[in-house]
Amino acid sequence: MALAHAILSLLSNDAYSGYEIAKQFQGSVGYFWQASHQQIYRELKKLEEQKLVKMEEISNEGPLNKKIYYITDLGEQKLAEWIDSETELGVVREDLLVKMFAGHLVDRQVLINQLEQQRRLYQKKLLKLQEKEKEVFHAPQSLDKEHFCQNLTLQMGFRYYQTWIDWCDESIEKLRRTE
Amino acid sequence: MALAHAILSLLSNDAYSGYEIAKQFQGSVGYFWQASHQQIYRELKKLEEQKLVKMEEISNEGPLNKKIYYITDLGEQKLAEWIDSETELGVVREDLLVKMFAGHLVDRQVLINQLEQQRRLYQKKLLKLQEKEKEVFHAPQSLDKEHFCQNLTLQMGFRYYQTWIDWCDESIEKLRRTE
DNA sequence: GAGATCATGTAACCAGTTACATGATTCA
DNA sequence: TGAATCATGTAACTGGTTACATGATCTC
Repeated sequence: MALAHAILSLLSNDAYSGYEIAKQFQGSVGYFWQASHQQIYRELKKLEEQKLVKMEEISNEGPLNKKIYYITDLGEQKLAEWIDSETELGVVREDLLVKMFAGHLVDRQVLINQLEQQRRLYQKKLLKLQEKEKEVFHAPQSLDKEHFCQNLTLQMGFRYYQTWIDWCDESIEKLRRTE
Repeated sequence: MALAHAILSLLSNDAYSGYEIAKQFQGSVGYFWQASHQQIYRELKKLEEQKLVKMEEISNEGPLNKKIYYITDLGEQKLAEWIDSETELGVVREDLLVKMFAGHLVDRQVLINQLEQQRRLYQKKLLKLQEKEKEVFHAPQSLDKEHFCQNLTLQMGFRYYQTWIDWCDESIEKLRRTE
């Protein structure tokens, strides 16, 4: 159910193929939603049956025949209704924090290594998001309502990654100080 | 697999019943792991079969017969090995950001209402976590290695909730300014 | 006495992951 | 020519959610 809304949200901004949707969930919008291509192809089929999206097959433009999905009026309507409904808090499952919670079982250095590694990953994600921002938001259409809303979510992405980086730095320092 | 480690991490700090584990996942440690009691009872059975935890039934202390679970040496060993293994980035699925991403479909006021509601929820969570901190960390044992590690995760909890609150405030203000 | 909380579970279903499969195109 | 990327899918399995079930104790 929730994946359906996430796909419709992407399609409310632009038409995409399943493959492109999958790439976005693994990439730029990955800080608020993730899904594999298998999940997406399965869900797109359902959405088409419910007439919330419509599909158009293109054989000449890309390397292989590509199926482009568009949101329908019904899809937009259902999505708008959902936006105005009560929102559940996001589910979080963070292996790194589980590890820290049981950190007394291992050497401090093991924890420091984990934190440094994770910090590097988040730093990389942050840089990618900053590139994305330049790419999308230094275009002249930056004042569109669509871009305004997308920009709100991007800002949360920056904050999210930066929070992790800051916490990693603080924790590494604390662990070093107690050595 | 990951739930197993999350349960073992809790049990590495203290012995708990399934019910108590469930309450922690819905409450204080909920900012890094969530799980329902149905999942937990199911997983505890598996962990017992694998000899990673052992169970002790208590009939007199509580209101009903209670099954307390303890981590075994084997459990601690497996957990320590896992802590030193490569860590996956956490999976995030945030309905609120999905909604904002498609925010151009609705009135600004709908978005503001959503942000205000969510802000309230995170504020409540933050307050609960601050109570938890007082309760646990103003005790004299605060310098234990266990409490040191638990405190690291708590700090991330504060940062996490505060990040959401700040972002909600910023976004509400931006939406009001463009009205 | 009613409703909340404590306490443990089963069953069915749905969402998400892993493994497997295919084939074209692009680039070094 | 071999590896990476584009592009779409099926099948089996595992993890997570929802619905249902039971019964004691505690608090107003």
